[in-house]
Amino acid sequence: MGAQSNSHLRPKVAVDAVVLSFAQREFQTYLVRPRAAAARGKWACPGGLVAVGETLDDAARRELRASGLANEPYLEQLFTFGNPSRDPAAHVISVAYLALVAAPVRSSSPTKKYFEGSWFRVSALPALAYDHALMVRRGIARVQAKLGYTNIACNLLPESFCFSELEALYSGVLGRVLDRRNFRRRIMAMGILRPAPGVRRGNHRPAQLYRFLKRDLQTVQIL
Amino acid sequence: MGAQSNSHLRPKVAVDAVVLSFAQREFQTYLVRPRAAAARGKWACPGGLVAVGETLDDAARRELRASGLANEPYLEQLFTFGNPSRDPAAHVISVAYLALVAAPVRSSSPTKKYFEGSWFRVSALPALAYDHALMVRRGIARVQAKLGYTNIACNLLPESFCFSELEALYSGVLGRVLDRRNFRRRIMAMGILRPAPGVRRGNHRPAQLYRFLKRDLQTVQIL
DNA sequence: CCAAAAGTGTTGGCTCTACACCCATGA
DNA sequence: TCATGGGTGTAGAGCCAACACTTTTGG
Repeated sequence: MGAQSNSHLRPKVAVDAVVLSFAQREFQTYLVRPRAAAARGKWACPGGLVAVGETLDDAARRELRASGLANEPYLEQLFTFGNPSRDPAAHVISVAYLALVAAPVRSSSPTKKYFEGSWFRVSALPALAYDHALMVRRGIARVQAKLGYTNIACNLLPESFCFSELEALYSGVLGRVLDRRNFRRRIMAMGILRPAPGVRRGNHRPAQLYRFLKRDLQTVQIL
Repeated sequence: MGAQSNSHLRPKVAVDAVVLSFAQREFQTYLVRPRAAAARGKWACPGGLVAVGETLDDAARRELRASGLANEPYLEQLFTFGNPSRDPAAHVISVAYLALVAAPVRSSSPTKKYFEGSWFRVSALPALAYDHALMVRRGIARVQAKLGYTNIACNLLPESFCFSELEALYSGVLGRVLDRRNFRRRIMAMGILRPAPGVRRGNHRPAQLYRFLKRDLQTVQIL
């Protein structure tokens, strides 16, 4: 058939997701160990080929479900990697997604597609297949930038959180300590948080919980 | 791996370029009228299918050359559009590029691929094929945002320009008048311009020319 | 009672905005 | 000489960064 005879001359399209969370003062990323030969022995971002008739977002969500990740993440398109040599086996163009989850947990089972999935500190990544190290770096850069001018932080925190948790996120990402009073005043002045019922307890004075007023992405000058 | 064996079931990949310039206090975009049946009778952003072995950037540059555009533009990836219904004829995933040129001029000849190419004010666009109206809007939004925190303006201006031209760009994009003295002081304080030889003449006092110190993209807080 | 984190105000410096007049040229 | 845009300084307001002590709980 004609379509098939020249279709090998066209690049294929995949989606890959850079899955990030923030814990222990650092970004964590979720990686999988594919059974496919091309990436054997290395770790990779969850991903796979796009099917005809499917949107890119749907493909990304489908692949994330198949990767053993627990909860529905926040998703946004990151960048499309099209270097023909990024996969030595074939020309595969990959639409990378950024996926943010509130806490680095993983669902129970490995799948048919992967040997296993696991979280890694981004400062200590294993060997990554393809150009996935590049992808992860770009994903982190995107989040760092967006923390400064959007409410994207709400996708990296549990639904309610205390002020020190929010501050730890910003302080960790910026790599410098923030003045607690100035930070609180600034965030409060923007009116993007509202107090939530309950307190966070510990060996110390209980902390008021808060949640984001709106959880959909909006631009607000934070830093 | 069903998708892999039935290769005719895979989406195709194209690149499209949102070509923007700034003139007469407004963005202008370069559009073409394709000979291809799918877009017959409408205008479109220049673009076409990606070949195996070619990078996305190369594909975009190749398509721009084929579109009758005069000079080498600044290029950056914009967004990848993958909605399966964006092209009723087939599932074509399009990697959109943003292309900026200093002045809206077009090369002489129409090509085999297009009937013609022409510049339009973005406030008065003709009917656009596919989802290209969306693309153009997103391209403009990107430039507007980046004008505020990068030196991207250097790709929308001639190599040397006088202060009022820079100011007209910002003022036009922001949709409000800027205080000339404050604007000049602010830009000068950033040290991203240097005086260029020569002056801009007119029915008035001659204006000192300037050029950007560095023309590669760098982030600087401008607004 | 001790440790550990939560919560809270003020001030000085700096930055930003608002604002008006003279200058150099071409016609 | 007139019209047109080019070029320049200052002062008041508002914002931001720096700074330390008291509170509440668990152990």
